[in-house]
Amino acid sequence: MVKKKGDLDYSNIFEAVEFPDAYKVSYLANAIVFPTYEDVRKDFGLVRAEYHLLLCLAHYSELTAQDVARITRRPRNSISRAVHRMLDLGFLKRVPDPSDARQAKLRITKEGKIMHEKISKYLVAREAEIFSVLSESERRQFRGLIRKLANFASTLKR
Amino acid sequence: MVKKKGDLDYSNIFEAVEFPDAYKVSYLANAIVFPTYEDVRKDFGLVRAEYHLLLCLAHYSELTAQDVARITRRPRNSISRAVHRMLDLGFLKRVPDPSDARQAKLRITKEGKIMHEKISKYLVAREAEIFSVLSESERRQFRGLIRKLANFASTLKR
DNA sequence: ACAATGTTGTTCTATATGGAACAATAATTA
DNA sequence: TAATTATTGTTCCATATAGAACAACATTGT
Repeated sequence: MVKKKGDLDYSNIFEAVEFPDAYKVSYLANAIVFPTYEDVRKDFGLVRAEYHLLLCLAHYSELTAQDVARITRRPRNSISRAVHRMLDLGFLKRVPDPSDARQAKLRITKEGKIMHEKISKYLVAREAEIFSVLSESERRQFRGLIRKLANFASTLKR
Repeated sequence: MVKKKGDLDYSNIFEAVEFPDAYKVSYLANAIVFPTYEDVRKDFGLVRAEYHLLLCLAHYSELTAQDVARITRRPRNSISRAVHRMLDLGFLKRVPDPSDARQAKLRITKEGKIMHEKISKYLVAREAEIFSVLSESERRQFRGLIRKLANFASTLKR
């Protein structure tokens, strides 16, 4: 297709917008993060909260649903729904907590681990792709800065 | 509330996860970007696509719905829906393009501009809050890096 | 000990959202 | 010129998701 006279440089807005840094974080989220959740859904059949359960329980041996909600900052009801599906799928198991009858401890199963590794591998590749535009030293810089931001975000009220 | 023995450091996962940089971008999106859209919806009554229309048309004097979809990477149908509501609300006006009967040119109205300024002010404050954890020089660094990433993301197929 | 408050996990409901298919129009190719 | 292909905006539909309310249980303060 030929470039028409009216064609726009769609990335001008990156600099024109009144909050350029936050806008670009938002843009990255829209352009990369969300489509990635979508890919995971299509390719592995898990929605966001379900994948989050897998992710959390692959790294913490035992968590309650509430723990996962806090770690990922998702609403409890989303996690609750996801727990049931993941139990059905055999990716999690759940045992009531004798010391607190309200809650139950979740653990990942063998099958869950396998699924997590598959998804993880995909996401690692995707990360590499995205960050390939940065040099090694830029990437180190970015890592330090985003760490600060994420740690700060984790302290915010919800 | 007393810290129980079982309490977890919920930010451990930031470093444990296999794709720490991408994970933190995703976390920021979940912790900040998405709640911000939610705030805009609650406080100003506009959903994401509606706000995006305002944002784009505050910075480009004339765009088609398709342009906005591309700039923001949102699906066309979401933008289409949003256009109708924004027309009803009087924030946009639309004139058919005589040179291409398929499309119509959108413009922001006076009222739209006013609304955009209100939302903008809120978002600028929010940006300042979030990035207050970075020093001036860190913020400059971050700006350069996120710019690279966003520009790269804008070249990706959709 | 008891009342008040907080927490966990759940269901119900409303809504934002994206994919698919479509009609109208334009662009491209034979 | 005719036929094929692409693009725009739209409607329809399915689904992910968040909020609110709730019951069961736990914790706190008096």
